[in-house]
Amino acid sequence: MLSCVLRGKDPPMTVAADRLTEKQLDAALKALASAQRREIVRFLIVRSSDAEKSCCAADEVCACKLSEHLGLAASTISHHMAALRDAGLVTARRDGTWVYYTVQRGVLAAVATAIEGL
Amino acid sequence: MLSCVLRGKDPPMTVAADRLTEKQLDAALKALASAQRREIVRFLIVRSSDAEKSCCAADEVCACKLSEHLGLAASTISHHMAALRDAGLVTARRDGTWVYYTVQRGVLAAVATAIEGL
DNA sequence: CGTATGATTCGATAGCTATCGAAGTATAGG
DNA sequence: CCTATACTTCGATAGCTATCGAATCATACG
Repeated sequence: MLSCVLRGKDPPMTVAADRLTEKQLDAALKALASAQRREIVRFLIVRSSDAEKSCCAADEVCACKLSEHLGLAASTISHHMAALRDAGLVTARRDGTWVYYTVQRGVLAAVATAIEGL
Repeated sequence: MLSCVLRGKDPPMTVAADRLTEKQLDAALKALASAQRREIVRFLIVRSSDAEKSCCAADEVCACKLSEHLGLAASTISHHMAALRDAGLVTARRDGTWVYYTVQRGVLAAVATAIEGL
């Protein structure tokens, strides 16, 4: 069975990627209304383009790298990632002791569309 | 001279409408990360399309209508409008004792673009 | 099994946000 | 000038958020 990382207590919003509910939009905007979390999203996007192999799979970044990059405690990163995950903006995959995150660009695009179509 | 409504203490972000600074994006996303304020923006957009004449000019809505629509105290509405105004998402115009608000669609579009281009 | 490592959860604290009612300000009009 | 109206600012309070360190959990590997 998949680790606890992958199930939120508020079930981790399976987003249809083209049309967001008000609840999903609210979660996503709250998640993005934080400079730290936007920096996380940017970092994930840049690193996934780099396909850096040293620590992570091709299109993924592990939590430890985020902690290092932002200079925040691991527990704080975990908190931010839960917010992004619950909003459907990232997905998490566990491989051994590491957890790799991937940005869901479709959801990001859906948020943009929702704002433009307010 | 224009009334105090029109000058924030954080100068009310004159937004270039095509490219947002990080500070502007932060203010805009914080402003939109509230269901009440999104409802305000939607109401302003709908009403401006309606060109309702009873209280407001063609493309504007006065604060009293917002207070009535959302069922919030006038002071709370004022607080929310300050957040939207400081983010550049709406502009305010005083006419007598009334203050009329107008959504800045270009800024809304710029926020959408910024999210998509994170 | 014991230990090491990476991530999450817990408990605490400081700071921010939403909300209200009351007081203050701006404007119109008797 | 006095009053009424619409809005803003102030002061207070309750609730939420970010952050940390400590404790716990999950996994890998001697």
